[in-house]
Amino acid sequence: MVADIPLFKGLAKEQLDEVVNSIADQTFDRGQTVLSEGEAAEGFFVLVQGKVKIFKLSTEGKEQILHFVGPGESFGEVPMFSGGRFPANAETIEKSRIFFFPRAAFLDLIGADPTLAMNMLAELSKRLRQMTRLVEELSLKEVPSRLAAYILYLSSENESDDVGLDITKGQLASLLGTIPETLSRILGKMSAQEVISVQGRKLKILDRTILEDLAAGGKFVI
Amino acid sequence: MVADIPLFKGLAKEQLDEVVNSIADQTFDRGQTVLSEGEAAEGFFVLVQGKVKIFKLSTEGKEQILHFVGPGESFGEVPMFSGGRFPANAETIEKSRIFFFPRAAFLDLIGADPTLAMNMLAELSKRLRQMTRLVEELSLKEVPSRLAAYILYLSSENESDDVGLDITKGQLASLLGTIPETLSRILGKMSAQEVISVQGRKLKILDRTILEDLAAGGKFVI
DNA sequence: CGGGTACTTGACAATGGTCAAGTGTGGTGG
DNA sequence: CCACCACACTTGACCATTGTCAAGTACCCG
Repeated sequence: MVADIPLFKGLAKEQLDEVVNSIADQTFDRGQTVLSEGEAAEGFFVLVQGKVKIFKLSTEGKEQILHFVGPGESFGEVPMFSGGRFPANAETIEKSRIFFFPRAAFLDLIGADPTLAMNMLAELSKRLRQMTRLVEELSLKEVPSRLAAYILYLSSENESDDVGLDITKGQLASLLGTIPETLSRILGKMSAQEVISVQGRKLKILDRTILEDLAAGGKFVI
Repeated sequence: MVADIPLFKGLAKEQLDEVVNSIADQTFDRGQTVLSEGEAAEGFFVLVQGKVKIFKLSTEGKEQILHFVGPGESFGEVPMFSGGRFPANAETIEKSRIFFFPRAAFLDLIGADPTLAMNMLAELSKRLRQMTRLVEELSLKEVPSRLAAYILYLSSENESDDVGLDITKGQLASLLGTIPETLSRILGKMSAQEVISVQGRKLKILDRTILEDLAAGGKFVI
């Protein structure tokens, strides 16, 4: 099972054994806090099953989701290499099984095997790319653009014009850097213009051209 | 000189030699493009002297600065480990001397020496932390908050209430995710309320308490 | 001294957030 | 099995923040 985690791909058997011996297996119910911003990090986490959101909170309680973590993905690695404290919060949004990997054992391993270091570099680079895109969208695009980009992303994932949201609309709003009211209004307008159709959490793309134009920053009036 | 670059700190002499043999020394005038978003990466860069901005552009030409690069810092490493293409643009804002490090030689070295891998992990982690803070500010705070946080950061850097901007106000606006007009107005209001004084690019903190409250998301009316 | 760039200021428009009051809807306990 | 409750979502009226457009001033560099 540990061998299926991308981060540990390519590791020699004896090192996989060491990984297995180091980790602690934990189970969380939906809605539980896994780690909190500012907390000293004793290690990092790998999600085996379930779903986790990584997010920031404003002083007034508004939430910005940075990204979601799915099975096989790790989170909370940043303080292993700099700072020592978590830069954001992590909370389960489904019942989840999580492996905890203590700091010292991991740093030993990463010093010993360049494969693990390269895997980690690949993971952090991917994350940096995601964050760059998020900054771009928040700063340079309006909410309809961000929503259009997200719908197109979902559509490309399952290669279909029918896309199902696997998160609540409230969470989608938080991921897009807005609030449920605004998202609801924009979905309503897109629906009225027959760009998409909306049935609960089921969306259908009706006019891909307009979505693509919007995602690129187009000023189509919705 | 190469030994002074944080990324290469702790490397054995023979490996430093290899670094020196691999790099290409380049000089750029102010305002020149070093790399462009989407371009295939043949290697990455280390700034020796001068200053570089890393930024994204919207389709309408608005710019969001992600961060600045100072002497001794590297940039353009992300595609070494994932994707193969640069996620953003880099342009000199001063005459700069830049080392270019080709991909293959670097990957060889990083596989051979865990020190280099750890240095790179530290660098990417630091960057990820920066980006997380940028997302937080863009999404959860208003422009006066971001400006206050930036002024306090500058003040903590040189441990003084007198801070000098080392960039133009236009660039500061782009870094804060706004436009020069808005920045100008907010500086004007802060000045009128005697929170700071503004003389060209020289700022002086007059009321630190209010700045700190603003930076934390406070709703002080300016 | 001249020209371009950086910066400022004003009037206006629009995006999106706030507050308030609904309308479903699914899951749980009686 | 159904009623009810909590929660997700929607809709409306309003307003704050910030961006746009336009014009003008200051300032630095050659």
